[in-house]
Amino acid sequence: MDGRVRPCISSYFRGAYPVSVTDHSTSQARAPAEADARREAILQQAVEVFADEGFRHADVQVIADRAGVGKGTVYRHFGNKEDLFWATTFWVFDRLRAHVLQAVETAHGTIAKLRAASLAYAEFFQAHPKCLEVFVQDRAMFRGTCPESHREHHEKLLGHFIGLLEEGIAAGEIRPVDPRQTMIALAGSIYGAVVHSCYLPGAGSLVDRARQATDIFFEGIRS
Amino acid sequence: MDGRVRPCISSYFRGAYPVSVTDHSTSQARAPAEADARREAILQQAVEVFADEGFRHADVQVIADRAGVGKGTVYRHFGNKEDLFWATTFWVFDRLRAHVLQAVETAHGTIAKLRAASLAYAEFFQAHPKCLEVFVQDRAMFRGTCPESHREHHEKLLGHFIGLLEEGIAAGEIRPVDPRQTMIALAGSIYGAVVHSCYLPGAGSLVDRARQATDIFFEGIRS
Amino acid sequence: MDGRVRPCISSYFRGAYPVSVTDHSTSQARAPAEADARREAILQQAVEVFADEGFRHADVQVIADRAGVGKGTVYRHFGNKEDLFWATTFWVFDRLRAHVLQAVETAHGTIAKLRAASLAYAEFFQAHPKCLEVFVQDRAMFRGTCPESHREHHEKLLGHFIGLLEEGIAAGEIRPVDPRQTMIALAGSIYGAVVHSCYLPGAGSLVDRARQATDIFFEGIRS
Amino acid sequence: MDGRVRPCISSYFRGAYPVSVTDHSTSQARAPAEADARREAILQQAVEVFADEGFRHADVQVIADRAGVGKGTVYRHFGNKEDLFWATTFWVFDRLRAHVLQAVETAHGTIAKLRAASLAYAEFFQAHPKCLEVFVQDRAMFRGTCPESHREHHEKLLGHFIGLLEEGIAAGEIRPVDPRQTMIALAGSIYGAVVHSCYLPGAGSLVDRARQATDIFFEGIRS
DNA sequence: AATGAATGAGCATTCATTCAT
DNA sequence: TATGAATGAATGCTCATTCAT
Repeated sequence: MDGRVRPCISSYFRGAYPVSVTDHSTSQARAPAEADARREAILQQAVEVFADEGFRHADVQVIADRAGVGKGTVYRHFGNKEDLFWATTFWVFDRLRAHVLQAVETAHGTIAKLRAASLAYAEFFQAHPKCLEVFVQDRAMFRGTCPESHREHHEKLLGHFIGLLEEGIAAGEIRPVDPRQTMIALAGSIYGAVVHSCYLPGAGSLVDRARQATDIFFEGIRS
Repeated sequence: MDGRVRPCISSYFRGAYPVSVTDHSTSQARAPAEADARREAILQQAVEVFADEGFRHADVQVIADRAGVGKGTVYRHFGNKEDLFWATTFWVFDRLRAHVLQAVETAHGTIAKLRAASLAYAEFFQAHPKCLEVFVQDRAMFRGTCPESHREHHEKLLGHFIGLLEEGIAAGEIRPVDPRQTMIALAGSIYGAVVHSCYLPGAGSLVDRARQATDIFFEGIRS
Repeated sequence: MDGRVRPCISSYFRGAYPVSVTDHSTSQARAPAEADARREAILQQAVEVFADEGFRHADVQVIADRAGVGKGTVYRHFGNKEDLFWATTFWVFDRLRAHVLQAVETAHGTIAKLRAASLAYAEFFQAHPKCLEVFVQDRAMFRGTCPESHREHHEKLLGHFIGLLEEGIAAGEIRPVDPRQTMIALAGSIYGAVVHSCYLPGAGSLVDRARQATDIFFEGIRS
Repeated sequence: MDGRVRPCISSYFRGAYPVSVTDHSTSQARAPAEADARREAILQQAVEVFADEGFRHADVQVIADRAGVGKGTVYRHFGNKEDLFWATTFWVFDRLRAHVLQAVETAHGTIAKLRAASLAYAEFFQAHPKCLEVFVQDRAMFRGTCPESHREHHEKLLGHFIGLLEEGIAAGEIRPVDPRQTMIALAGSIYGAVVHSCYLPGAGSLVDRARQATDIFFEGIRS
C-alpha cells in the first residue's frame, strides 16, 4: 500500500529511457556491470521463451532458469511479467533500429536508403526469427495498451524516415505523395512481407520478400 | 482403456470441410438446426472473447455463458479449446472470403478486381474489428501449426488471385512480374496496412490505408 | 472483466443470509444436499486451520485436503480465501448464537438470562477452542473491514440483549443504567474473560472466568 | 559448519531484559547511542507496519525503509521477523506499563488507583491506536508461544495490582474476593472494553468504555 | 557494522477438461 | 444430449533470509 519502496530496477516502460533515433544503447551509466549482465541474460532468454510460448504461456520460472538466475531476480529487475515483456519488446526494437539505421547510413539517395532500410529490417528478422515472433506477440497481446515510451520511440523512428521521404520528394526522386501516409504504407508493406509468411509459404526468404515488396513499392506493377 | 470414443461434432480442423473458393457455407448436411444454431452462437461469442482476451486468457466458461450454453456443450461441439480457436479462425476466414469474392465479381479488369478485393478486405475488418484481432491472434499463437485444411483454403484463395494476376499480365494490364510472388507481396502489403496500425496511428481508416497501399502497389512512388 | 458469470456459490458476505436472531440455520432451501455437505466439511476444516495457523498462514490447499475436496472446489464455493474466512467466522458466530439463545430461553428473569448467556458463551468456546481462535483472528485481521451483514447480525443479537436489559430495568431488577452501553460493557467483559487468557493464566476454566466476571458485573466488588 | 556465530544484538525474547515493575527503559548499558537510535526507529516503524498489515502481511523491507535503514540492519538487530515482533510487542507493553503505573501513583486508595489504572490503560490505546492493534496481533498470532520473559513481565505487573487489591480488601474498601481471580477479571474486562470495539460500535471512546466498565466493576448493576 | 541484491520456498488463484446426472 | 460441479496442474508473485561487498 504505502511505504513500499524499491518496486523494480528497470523502469523503461515508464519512460525512463531517452527517446532518440540514434542511441544504440539501453544501459545505464556504468552502474554495477554485474546487474547489467544479468539483465541482458534475462532479456535474451525472455526473447526465446516469449517467442516459443507466447506471452501467456511463457513461464517466468523458465526464463529465470535459462538465464541462470533466481525467479526473484527476474521480478526484482522487471517488476512483473508484463513489464518484462515490454522490456523484451523494446530490447528487440532497439536492436532492430540500430541495424536498420546503420544500413541507411551506408546508402545514398532516398530510394536507396529506404530500400536499404527495408532489406535490413528483413535481414534482422531473418537472422533473429525469435525476435520476429516477439514482434508478433507484441501486436497480438496488447493492442492499444503498450507503454507510452514505446509509441514515442516508434514515432521518432517513423519521423526519421518521413524526413528521408520528404528529401526525396524535394529532390524529385519521389512523386509528391503525402510523406507520412506513404511512409506508413511502406512500413506496413514490409511488416506484412515479413510477418504474413505463415499463411502464404513458398515465397522465398524474408529478405527476398522484402526486396520484392520494396521494388513494387517504388515502381508499381502496372505496365 | 475402455474403447469408448466421444468425438466432438465439429471436425473442421481435421480437414472435414470442403476446400473450395466458392462455398459460402460451413454448415454440415442437415443436422438438427438446433445444433447449428448453438454452434453459430458459440462461434460468434468465441470471436469476441478470443479477440478481447487472446487465446490463452480466453475462458471457455465465458464463451459458453455468453453463448447461453453449458460449458460441456462447447466441448461436445468443438472438442477442446484449441480446436475451438481454429474453428473460430476459419469462421472468420470464411466470412472474409465471401465478402472479398463478392466484391471481386462486381469489378471489371484485373487491376479493378484486385483493388476491389483489397478494399473489401479492409472494409471487412473495419466493420468487424474483433475479427481482425482473431486474425492477429491466429498469427501470433500458432506460427507453423495451423491445421492443414487452413493452409489449403488459404492456398486455394491465393491461387484464385494469382489467376487474376496472370490474366492481367496476359492482357497487358500488368507488367510481366512473377505472379505468385507478386500476389504474396500484395497480400502482405494489405495485411500490413490493416494490422500494422497499433504502432503507427494517425494514418486514416483501415480502408484509407488499404486504398493508399493499393494505389502505390500499382503505380509505385518513383517520379 | 465482463461476461464473467458464476463467481462463487456462497454469497453470505454480500448479505445474502437473512439477518434474524432466531434463524439457526445457514443452509439454503434444500438444494443439492451434496453441495451443503461439502460446504459444511470445508467450513469445519477451515475453522481448524484458521485457528491453528492464522489467516495469512493458512493454506487453502490444506483446508481442501482435510475436507476431502479439491482446491478448486473450495474456490468454487467460497470465491477466495478472504471470503472463506468470513464465511468461517459467520459459521462460528451462527453456532455460538444458537447455543447462547438456547441457554437464555431456559432461564427466567433478566439477571438469570444474562448470566446464562454469559456462561453459554464461555461454554461454547471452552468446548470449541478453535472457534475462539477464529474469533480472535477475526478481530485481529480485519479491524474495520468485515462485511456489512456481519455487523448487522452482531447488532441484531446485541439488540436482543439490550431488550432483555430494558426489561430488567423496568422490572426493577437492574439499576437504571444506559442499556446499550451497559450491554456493550457486559459483552466486552465476557469477551475479555474468554480471550484474555493467554497472558494471565491460572484463573480457572473459561466458564469459571465468565462466571466470576458475570458475578462481579451484577454485584460489584465494593464492600 | 564453520563455527561462525552471528547473534542478533537484541535478545530480549531470550529473557535478557530485567523483569521489574519499575524499569522504564529498554536500552542496554551504554552501547553506541547510534545503535539505540536505529533500534528505536525500527521499533517505532514496526508498530505501525505490524498494526496496519498484521504479522504475516508485514514486510520487513517496508519496516526497514520507513526506519531509514537497510533490511540487513533490521536482521542484525532483531534476528528474525518473529523476534522483531516480540520486541515490538514488548516495546508497546513497556510504554503501556509506564503510563499506567504513573497514573496509579497519583491516586489514593485502592479503588481510586485501580480506576486510574484502567483509565490510563484506555488512554494509552486511545492515544496510540496502532499499539492496540499490535496487542491484538500479539494475542491472535502466538497464542501460547510468547517468550517466557513476556509472561514474567505480565505476571509481575499483575502481581503489583493484586497487591493493591489485597490492600483494599484489608482496608475494607473491597469485599473479601479472591484477589487474583478478581484482578484477572478486571484486566479482562478492561481489555474487552478496549478491544471489543470492532463489532459493537457506538459506545463512546475507549476511555468512556473503560470508565463505564470500571464503574460497573466496582458497583455492579443490580438494583 | 551496514547494506541490499539474490534467492527460492510458499501460496493464492485460474481454468481446461472430465464425467456423473 | 446437455449440463455444470469438481478437479488439480499450472503459474504469477511475495517476502523472509542470506551473504558478498
